[in-house]
Amino acid sequence: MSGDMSRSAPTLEVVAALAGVSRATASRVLSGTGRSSSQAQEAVLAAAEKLGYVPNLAARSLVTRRSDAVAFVVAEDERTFFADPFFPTLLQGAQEVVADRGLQLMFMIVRDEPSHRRLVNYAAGGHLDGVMLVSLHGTDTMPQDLEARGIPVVLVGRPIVDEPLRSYVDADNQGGAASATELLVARGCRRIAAITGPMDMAVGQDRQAGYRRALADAGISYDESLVAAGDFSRESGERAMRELLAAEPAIDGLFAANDLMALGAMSAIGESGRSVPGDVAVVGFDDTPLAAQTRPALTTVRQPIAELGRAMAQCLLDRIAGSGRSEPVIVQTEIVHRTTA
Amino acid sequence: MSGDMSRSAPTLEVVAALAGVSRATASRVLSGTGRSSSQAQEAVLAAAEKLGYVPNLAARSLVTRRSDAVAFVVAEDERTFFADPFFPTLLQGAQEVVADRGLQLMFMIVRDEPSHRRLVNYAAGGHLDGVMLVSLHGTDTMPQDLEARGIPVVLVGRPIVDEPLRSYVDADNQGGAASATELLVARGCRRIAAITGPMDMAVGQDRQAGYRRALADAGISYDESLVAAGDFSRESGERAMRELLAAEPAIDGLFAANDLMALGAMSAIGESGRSVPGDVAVVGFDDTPLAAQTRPALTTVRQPIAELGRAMAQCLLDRIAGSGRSEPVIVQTEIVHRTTA
DNA sequence: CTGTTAGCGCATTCAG
DNA sequence: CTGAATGCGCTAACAG
Repeated sequence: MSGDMSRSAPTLEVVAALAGVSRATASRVLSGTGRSSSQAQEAVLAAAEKLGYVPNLAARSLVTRRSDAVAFVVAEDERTFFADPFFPTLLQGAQEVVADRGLQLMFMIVRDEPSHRRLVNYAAGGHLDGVMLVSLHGTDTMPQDLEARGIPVVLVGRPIVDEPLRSYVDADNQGGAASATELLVARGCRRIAAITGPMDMAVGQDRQAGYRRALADAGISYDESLVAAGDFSRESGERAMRELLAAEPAIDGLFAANDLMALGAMSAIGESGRSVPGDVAVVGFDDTPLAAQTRPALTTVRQPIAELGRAMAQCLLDRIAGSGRSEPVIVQTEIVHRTTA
Repeated sequence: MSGDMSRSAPTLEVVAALAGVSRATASRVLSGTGRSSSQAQEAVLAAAEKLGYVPNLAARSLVTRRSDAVAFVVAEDERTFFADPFFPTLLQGAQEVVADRGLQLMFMIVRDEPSHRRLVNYAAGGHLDGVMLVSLHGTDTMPQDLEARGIPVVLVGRPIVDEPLRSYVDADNQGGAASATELLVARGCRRIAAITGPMDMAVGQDRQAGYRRALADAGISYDESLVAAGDFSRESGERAMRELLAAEPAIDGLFAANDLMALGAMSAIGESGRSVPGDVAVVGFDDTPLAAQTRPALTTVRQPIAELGRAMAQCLLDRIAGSGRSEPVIVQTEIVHRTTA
């Protein structure tokens, strides 16, 4: 039967009293700022330990004007977020460097307008020193709203509106997509289809651009009936492939803009009685864990997702520390050869 | 080229000045507390809008001694969390009611000792009014640590150490598992295997207990060689089934303690050349979306996951509001008949 | 209905 | 090296 502590969180005041020093000294000892005699140090530490003292972060935040917390924000509905292993890996990378600096990382999903506003207010209210923004669609103004209030924002994925001032990290999407398509060409494919990502995001546009570029380089003319739009979900890949196959039965290669859609497409290909890679060679994008697990194993374009997360966090912390605006960070991709192409 | 706002977030003071009223009045208008003349109201609102005023939450928190934020904490590593659709659905349910009350929900994953301590300090530091704790293993003392500091905690899943005071919500795991096993018996299975969840969690113990009870009720003796331990991951289900089949080839029914393991087990069954449900009937637990999507579709025990999340949040908010300690909430389960059994 | 007053708990000057 | 004093921005009494 523990007593009700809710009315009596020990303050710095009482710690100092018990240690026989002033608040100021106690504060210095506990935050490691300034210097203090080992005598005072021991006394304060002992008192804090004994009382189970925990600093009141709101009070500290009020005076330091920092919160020591940053957010990892996903502008996507839960379903999408949890269905794609891309996100957790990114989160993990970011978490690593943030925790390393002793900051709190808070994770939030903002999908609708109300939650969008809540986030901005929350951050502007002083609870967030910075924001990492993932999966931004179209012309969402969240970054601007945040930056306008002095909150540094780092995006993962090139923002679709070109503003030189915006910080972001990204993979070489166009280069990766081009490599994937070249591989298909090298394998002898002639009717190479593509399932694109959401075209309201740079990642969708860039990967399609890579596909077109590689086709052009190979002297294959671009055929619109070989391109279908997806939204990065498995289901969209399956649906798109079904349509593609119906419209153009001679398809012998496929570039899917991410692994999840590639898997969906492979289901559709199988259903149609075709084999992979015998009848249709397939290349995905991301190299999520799923790619290696599926049968047949998926040939795909690897992007170093965790590194992307680390870079994003690093970039944000730098900006919070005030080291000016950082240049975009672009990480390279590489083909991972497995069995689907 | 927007000006640098970072040094000048407008305070209540300047809003009040611009509106020609006192801080107190401005505060009342903006927080909707107390009454104020429509005249003052208009003036304050206009001023706030014009200045882009956002309250400093740290300052408010310091005086109200509340943070208006609660956490959804998962004591599990990222991989596990993101692999199981159970969690996002739960989160969604919780998010609904939390957002409805205008509170912030922060999501955190605490897997190791450091992050564990960080969370407790963060909460004790006044940044959290309450905590929802998911997937608590063994004798983790996080709930006690938190409650000892006056932070209300609600668990999902019965805590494994029996303390009458702890608040939790849970499904009728034993009843559900018993129903599943009964179904297998009714289908004519005689050698019914079980793949359990982690036995350091009540959910693991309870579902196994349900299995044993149903077996006993049917007059079938419990055979240890028909039971293998899993950890709720797909891989563990696959591995367990392989071992089970090797040790006891005559198995004709399987109860898996969750859907993910059931799917893994079905892979192993397929690999062994057996068919589902022809040779081995299978029943899972949860009814996550995966259950309906897989081929053959999985017969399983449905628990209303989103409802569980809502109940959990509701329970927490009640406790924060001080309406005493709430009774455990137990939601009922039901069999969903598909094709695997 | 409104203004005045008084802290919330802490980090940080500035003297000593 | 240490203590006393100050104020961060806000809400909650309390008077008017």
